Formats: sequence, C-alpha cells, structure tokens
Amino acid sequence: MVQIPEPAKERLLHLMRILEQAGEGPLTSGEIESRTGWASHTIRKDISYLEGDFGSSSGYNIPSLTRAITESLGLNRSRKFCVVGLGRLGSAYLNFSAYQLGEFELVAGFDSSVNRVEILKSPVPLYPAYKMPEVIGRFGIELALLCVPEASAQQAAEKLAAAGIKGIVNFAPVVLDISQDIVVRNVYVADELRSLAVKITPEGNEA
Amino acid sequence: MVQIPEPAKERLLHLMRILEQAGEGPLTSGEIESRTGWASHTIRKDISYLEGDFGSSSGYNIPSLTRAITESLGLNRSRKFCVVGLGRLGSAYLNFSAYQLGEFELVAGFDSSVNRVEILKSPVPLYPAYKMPEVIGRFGIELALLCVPEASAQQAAEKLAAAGIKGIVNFAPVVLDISQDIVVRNVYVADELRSLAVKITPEGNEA
DNA sequence: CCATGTGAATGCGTTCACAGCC
DNA sequence: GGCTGTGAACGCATTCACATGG
Repeated sequence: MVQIPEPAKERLLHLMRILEQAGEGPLTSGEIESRTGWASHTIRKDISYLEGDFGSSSGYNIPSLTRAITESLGLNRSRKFCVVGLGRLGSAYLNFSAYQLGEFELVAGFDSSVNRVEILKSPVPLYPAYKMPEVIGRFGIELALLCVPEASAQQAAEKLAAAGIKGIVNFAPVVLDISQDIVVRNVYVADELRSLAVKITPEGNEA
Repeated sequence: MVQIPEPAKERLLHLMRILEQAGEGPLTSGEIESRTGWASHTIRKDISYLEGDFGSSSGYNIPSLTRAITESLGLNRSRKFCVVGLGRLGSAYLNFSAYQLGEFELVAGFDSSVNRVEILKSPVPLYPAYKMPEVIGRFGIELALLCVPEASAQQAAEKLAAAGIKGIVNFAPVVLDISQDIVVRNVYVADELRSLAVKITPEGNEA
C-alpha cells in the first residue's frame, strides 16, 4: 500500500456521496464517469488504493465499497461538531438535514448574543459564546462550522482555537490566521462565483 | 505564455482575497506564504504566469497585482447572479455582504412559494420560480446560487439549465445531473466535515 | 465480452537553484 | 541584502495498455 494521493482522497470522499445516492445494484466505473466527469480509469485507480475486493465483472458492490472508503480514510469514528454564529447562515446549518449520516453529530450552537441563544428554536442546545471552552471540552467537540459575520470571524476562530477545536469550516469571507495545528476549510462564496466566471469564459490566452 | 495550470488559477483566485485583506504597502511572497501555507516559490511561480511587472525588491504592488490577476483570469467583466430557493440558507445569501466587489451583482431571488416571495424582505426583487426563464433572460443572469432543499435541487437545476444559466453554485447535498455545458461548483458541508475529519487523523496507513 | 485491477510510461505541476534587479 | 523571476530538474498523479476474472 503506497499511501493514497491527496487528490485521490478528495475524489473518494466525493465518491461516497455518489454511492449514497446511487440506487441499488452494482455501479460501474463508466457510470461513475458519466456522473462525475472523471475518467473511468482514474476512478478505478483511486479505488485500487483501497484494500479488499469489491467489483465483479458487473461493477462495484456499493455497500462494501462505501465501507472500504470509510475505513481507509479514517471516517469510521463519529465526530461531534458545533455551529458558531446563529445568524441566518448559522441557523440554516443548525437545521440542515444533510449530516444525518451518523458520522457527524451536531451537539451545540453558540452565539455572542445571549438573547438570541435564548429565543432561537433549535434541535440542539444553544450556548452563549463565552461557554465555548467549557462546552467544547465537556462534549469533546472536534469540529465547528464558523458562521459569524466577517468582522468577528477572526476573533471567533481564536476563541475556538483556545477552546481546543481541531477543525473549522469557515464561511466568513476572511482568511483566518490561526495555529497550523487546526485544519481549516474555507467556503468562500465569492471565490466560487469567481471560479465559475473563469470557467464559463474559456478564454485561451488573450482571446 | 504557456497557459496557466488549473491549480495555479485556483491559488491566484484565492490570492485575490488575501490581497483585498492585506493592508497597504508591498506584500512579499514570504508573507503570503505565512498566511496561506503555500511555499513562497509556488506563489512566485504562479505570479510569473501573469504578464506585467509588479514586485520590486520589497515585494508585490498590491493594486497592480490584483489588476493583473483579474484580467488574466477574465474577471474584468461584471456578472449577474441570482439566488434560487429562499429558505434560511437562500435568504442568508440574499443578504450576504461578501460580494460587493462590483464584480458580481445580485439581481434576483426565486422561490417556488409565491407567498414567500411576497412576504420576504430583500435588497433585490424576488420572483416566483416559474418566472425564471423570463427574468434570467431579460437581465442576462449568468450564475445562480442554488439553495433549495435536497429534494428539489435536481429539478430546480434543470429549470435553471432550461432558462439558460451558465454556472451554478450548488448548496444542496446532491450530485446534479445536468448538461456538461453548465459549470457546477458544489458546496457540500458534509464533505467539508469529512475532509476535516480525514485531516485531523493523520493516520499513516494502518496506524 | 464485460467489467475490474495494476505495473509502467507519460506528462504536468511543483520545487529547486540561480540569475537579475532594486 | 533583500526581493522577484524563471528555465531546468524533479517527483508524483494521471493515463495507458494489458493482464485477470466472471
């Protein structure tokens, strides 16, 4: 086993989603190609990094492939996460349905406004921001969705860092400056728009 | 000029954000390294794909570098976009502050509920979903933020496609199956969480 | 014949190391 | 001395092409 290349990991991660959506029956690398745009040999190669055998002459066995990816990527343990910042965006993610995968468990929401914490309806307990260290420690929360406004993002990230968080999904349009030990994934809507703009203009060099 | 490699484009895109945040004065590749984690020579190489000269012995000139990236990536034209689905997530993005870059212009919101369209407060006009073809055509909307619930995402994407949209940022946890001519960027929160989970567990092979 | 699976070849992005400039 | 800038070397992911199995 030669260590899975980083890009292959990302694809496998995304492949899990495809597998979840795919109905029944074996799935061939060709079908995956048509859904993702990745060449079928790329997919086969990626899968070949995993151990075990799925895949007969009719395609891949969905459950066992899913299981193999899960294990190989270290996703078999359940992780707790929280939402920080309960404005429109944060409360959207408090009530989001997409993580009932058993794999991630939303256990808390935080906001700097005590008032908002008391008023808001939520499927999970809400806490004022100053309780972050305590609550994060007590529950063993590892991940956070950072949904605060741009202006308070850096500060909130620092508090999360101090509270012992391990990873942050940052929705604020700000580059966070925090310890390298904490893994950050940025969701920059403006960047996504830009990226789209670049791609819908297939300008050669100086067309 | 050798065509900018795709990964370099993504970095340059992200670099624009750094430039916007960086205060005054020249910025060195070393400083960029400390903010992004990319090696300084990677950054210099990326920038070398652009034409023009920024960068003296004290670092890069922020305005001219920004301009060069903008032009080189074809971002100099302003693009119109809309928000589709005005639930919690959609209305969050209706009121989002991060795209006042002049570069993207939010011009409309759509929802299948006529009621919601009438009630909701919004900085831009809202329309019932059936008006998508007309409104998108009339304004020349090129991009869409797709914020509808999982169950209606595929259908909404098809409507957008039929209305002539060119690019979609998809927030629904679904792999859209639409024409290859339309560029899609997916924002899968669950994938982000998974990605974080993978990275905070630096499992060697079978540690 | 259909599919997966994989060593070996390819090619491209990254990295290096040094030249050029302020 | 600091920095940017860039051809050339490197290394790794992708791609190929064929072996293997149902």
